[in-house]
Amino acid sequence: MSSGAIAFAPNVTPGTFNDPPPPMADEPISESLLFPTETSESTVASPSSRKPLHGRKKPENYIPRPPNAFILFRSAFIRSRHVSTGVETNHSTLSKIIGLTWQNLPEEERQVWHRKAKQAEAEHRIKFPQYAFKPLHSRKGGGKRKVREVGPKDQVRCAKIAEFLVQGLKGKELDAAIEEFDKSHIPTVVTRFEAPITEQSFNRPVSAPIPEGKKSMLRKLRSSSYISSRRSTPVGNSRPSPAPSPQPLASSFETEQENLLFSLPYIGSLFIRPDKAGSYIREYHPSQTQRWDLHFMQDFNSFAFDSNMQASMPSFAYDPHSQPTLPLDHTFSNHSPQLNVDLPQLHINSSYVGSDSWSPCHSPCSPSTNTGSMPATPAYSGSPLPDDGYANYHGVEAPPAYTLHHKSIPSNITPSQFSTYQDATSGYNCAGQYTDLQCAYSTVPHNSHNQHSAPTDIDYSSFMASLPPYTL
DNA sequence: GAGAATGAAAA
DNA sequence: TTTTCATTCTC
Repeated sequence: MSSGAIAFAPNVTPGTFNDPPPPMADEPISESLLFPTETSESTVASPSSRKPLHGRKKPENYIPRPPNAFILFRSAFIRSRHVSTGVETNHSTLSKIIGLTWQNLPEEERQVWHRKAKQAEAEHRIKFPQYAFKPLHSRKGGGKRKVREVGPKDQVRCAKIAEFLVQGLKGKELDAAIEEFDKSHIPTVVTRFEAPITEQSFNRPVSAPIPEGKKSMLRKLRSSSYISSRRSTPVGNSRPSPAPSPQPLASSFETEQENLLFSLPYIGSLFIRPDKAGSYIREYHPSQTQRWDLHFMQDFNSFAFDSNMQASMPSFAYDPHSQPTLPLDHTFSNHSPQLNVDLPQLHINSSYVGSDSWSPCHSPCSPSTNTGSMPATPAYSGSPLPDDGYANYHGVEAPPAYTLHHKSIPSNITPSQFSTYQDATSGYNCAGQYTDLQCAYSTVPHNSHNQHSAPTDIDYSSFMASLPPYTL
């Protein structure tokens, strides 16, 4: 499809091509409010209208597939130049931004594009009734599978751009907002981490003195690094270049806070917290009361909480526990006390578990690291657990499209029980599975069509098998 | 040609 | 379940 001129297929005229096809005649396509298409353009490319793409050899009368909703959205987005070249020019990065924008788009807005896609499909059927999608499943080179390795291209910045876009900022306004953001934004760096932090070493109130053991661990964490034996190259690839050699952790640990790793003003914080299974990371968003956006989640794919840990993380910017210096709204302050409590006996892994089961690991992982016996878990105290967030265990990743909502686990949930409850704050159904060693729970995605869908079971054994070794 | 995104459809 | 291919354009 041409990015500028509008071309019409021989059997489609400018006066008729945009009419809904007969079956949909009663359902005119409403226009996206956030990202309206500025020009009418057929969504169905024809052999004659297609721009000869660079380097792509296709037969003269090749019939392309009808575009799906996202592809239509992306095309319109690019055409409209919502993101100026001053903000981003790289189309891979733009795809990330548009993908994040798409995920954050209100459901009704997304439905607009799904309807457009349906219309495009109908047009396509009329135009090419003989067409059938015939993918070539035997690629040259032995059909080497393309692994979707998510290299963080400054995920935070992409997420911020997407956030601004969904807020309605585009063009010059977006330019200004991003320019302002870039002033304070510290781009992603690659930092290597120490082995998992154990619960024992961290399980104390923030106000309590730091035990010598923990001090030494913090010192160790600050000064040491791990070199992955599994990955030959650093995970990150954004500005600046990935660290070629071990680096000390960012200065956040200088604060000796027990679990803060990094935080960014107005963006959020990343915490590493001990768990019976090792450690987990959660992201904290000061600007949103109940939403726990997954802006970092794709970066988290590169996490591996075992002895071969590597990560790409935003750099430290401030310490949210130091109240006087907090450049934050009350939302964050309201949450802070929750962090200043003893870590619970039994921690919650709040990974979104997907609609079927725990997702398998995309990136290299070592399920064999957990073959030893697991330690016994202390009895569940029964008190509400203090915090929220989500985990991304090694081998268990949460889909970036979803958001967790709950504040705490209700106290009426007992171990070894699969329970459901409705979160009082969000109203969404939540599900939990509790066992003698671990607990995990999920919520239905906030953008789910069916907010009351039945929670699904968790593949406990594969989840456990994916965890790093537990050491105390 | 790869890479980025999501989603429909075939294998 | 896995793979391809729809769009776009830079590297």
